[in-house]
Amino acid sequence: MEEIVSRNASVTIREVAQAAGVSLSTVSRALNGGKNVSARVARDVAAAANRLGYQPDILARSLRTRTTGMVGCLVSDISNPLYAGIVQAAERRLSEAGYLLVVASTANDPGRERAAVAEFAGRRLDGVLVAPGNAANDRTWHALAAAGTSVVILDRDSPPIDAGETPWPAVLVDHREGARAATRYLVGLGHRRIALLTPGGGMRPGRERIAGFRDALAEAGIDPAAAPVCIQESSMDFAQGDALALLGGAERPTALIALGTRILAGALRAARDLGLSVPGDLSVLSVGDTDLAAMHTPAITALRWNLEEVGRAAAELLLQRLRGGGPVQSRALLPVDLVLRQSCAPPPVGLV
Amino acid sequence: MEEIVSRNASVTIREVAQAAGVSLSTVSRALNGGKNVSARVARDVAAAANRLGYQPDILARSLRTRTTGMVGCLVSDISNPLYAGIVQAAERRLSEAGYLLVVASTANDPGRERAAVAEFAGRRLDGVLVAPGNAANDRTWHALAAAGTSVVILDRDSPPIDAGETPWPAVLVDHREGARAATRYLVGLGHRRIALLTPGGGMRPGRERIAGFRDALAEAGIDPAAAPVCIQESSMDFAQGDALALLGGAERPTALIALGTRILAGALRAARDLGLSVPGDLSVLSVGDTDLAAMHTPAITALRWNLEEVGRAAAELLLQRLRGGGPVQSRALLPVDLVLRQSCAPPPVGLV
DNA sequence: TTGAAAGCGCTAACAT
DNA sequence: ATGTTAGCGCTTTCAA
Repeated sequence: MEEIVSRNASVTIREVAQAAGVSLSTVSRALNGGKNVSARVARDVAAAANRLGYQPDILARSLRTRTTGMVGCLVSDISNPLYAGIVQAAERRLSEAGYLLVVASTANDPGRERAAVAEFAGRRLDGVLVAPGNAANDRTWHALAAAGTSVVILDRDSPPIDAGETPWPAVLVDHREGARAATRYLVGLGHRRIALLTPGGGMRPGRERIAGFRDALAEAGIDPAAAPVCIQESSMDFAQGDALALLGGAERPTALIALGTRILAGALRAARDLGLSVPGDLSVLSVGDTDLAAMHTPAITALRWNLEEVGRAAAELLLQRLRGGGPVQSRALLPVDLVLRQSCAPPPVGLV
Repeated sequence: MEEIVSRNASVTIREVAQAAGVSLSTVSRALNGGKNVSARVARDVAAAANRLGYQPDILARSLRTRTTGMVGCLVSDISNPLYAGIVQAAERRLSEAGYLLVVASTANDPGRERAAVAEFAGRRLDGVLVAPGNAANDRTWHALAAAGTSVVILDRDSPPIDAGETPWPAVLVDHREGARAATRYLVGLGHRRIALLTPGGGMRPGRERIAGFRDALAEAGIDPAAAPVCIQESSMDFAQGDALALLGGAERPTALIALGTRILAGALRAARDLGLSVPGDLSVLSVGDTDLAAMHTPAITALRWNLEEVGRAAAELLLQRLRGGGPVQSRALLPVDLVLRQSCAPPPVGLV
């Protein structure tokens, strides 16, 4: 085995050609595919390239091929653990395949979202993993379509498409079924006044969760009015205030489903401030299994889905597209599990 | 025939030149710097470019200029909230400055770390934000040095440098002072048997924290043997087992400093399993202020530093380098705050 | 199977 | 102030 002396980025393909005593284009062929190259030449070229520590210039190649080997990831907030886990897994899979992952965190700002798409397009990224953060994301979808890159949607509703067009592949999490299972579980414990605290129901995943929640209520013949859906910003303080109002009322819910860490935190604080014990006075269920849910006392029963799988599946779907050929899968639906812990119990007697 | 108004990436500078009735190079000059271009020509060119929806081809430009407008970020785990917050802030600042952020998450694998550096170098990223995850990172430093890009270190010890070389800029968090303050606080409450649970002390930040811990003990004249430092992997199960052993012993510590969410979680679980009340029987202090620390009952007193500031400062340091000229700051030291909550109290009588 | 030549779209040195 | 020209390093026809 030949020892690579030192990776020298400034060695050009021309120098390798000279060293191997063949033409520049032969080196290119030998090093890529290797099609239409005699075995001996292939070996000589490889040896020369190795000896000189040749590294192809990716910029020059990109200029020629119009592909960059880079993939963008557009999310509203990478520091949100729910996204961070996805990005992490996607990066891992993509880097295995030789792609670089570029991230853009847009803080739900539609302007920044479109700017990021434009930036991605201008840089000719080969593909994009995208989870628009704002409900009014039509313009983001348009920008994406105009960019003409391969797109994989991360747990968002797909945009309407024109006739004849194929929809973008998407990795979806079955939040509806998850919310249904969670609600059924609470109903099964005897709860009839269940509240859902969600940061917004305009789009997936919020909309799906609300639908699943209502599915389960309808199944149980429960009056939706007895089961309020509180839609609010995801700020903890706001959640806490809202939860206080909700739990302080006369006909307070006996169970509460909280979406996300911030809202869960706010709700738990509110319960504590009101002197409500969990699960004695109030059952609490978290949508999203975070450290807080797992480690709280009592440990919080939670809906969990596999973030790593979301990221990996998204990367896989995109890679299928990028490599072209072969059967193209266009949709992955991942399950949600209900992790039973100690935060849910039958409602207090007299309040049923 | 009327020209296309929408952004058309395939419009070349040559076509703009034709439309504006000037030469190709004049367009280049007019659109960049604008130096040595008459006002009228500048206006005409801008108008033509605008009308045609000209977008410069960044790939071609990169090939020429050997700069890419991209910055890499190398960390062991983006899904770790402590890194995610930094990445988020860095991305924000860098994207403002027109740079794209490429991430590589290397899971503490030295091989992947070097592969990522090689990849960054091969792609000619203009700079790198780096926090090597393994203690044996000499080869990572070498690879980085060989790559020849601008480097900013994220809260890690700087590598030794050859005489005459200028060290890489670094953003450091003052963990030593933080740990010292935390330990002093516990000592002040009357604790003398204080344990430090850390995921590793071979490098920054662990080493600094241990140093600060010992500083404070020495100040107080406490026998270090009474204050064990447990070094372990950051797995929760392991932390829990270790914490169980530690807390189950005869001379158990009356206070415990836990580094990171996983270890905090393990420690809290262990305390619960042993029937130790916090803070009645055991004071607990968290290094790193997470949702879990803030929302646990009782809320956990914690050391906190500003992740956003770390990311922003790192981006700023790098941008200074990339833009060149001007005074170059080479080091930022950010403070650590002690957030007082309810998890620390004087030790139980009889155990002091 | 191999080589010569033509660019990809841009910037920058040089000439005017 | 503007135009001409020569590449950046590579892939890819097209000939041989």
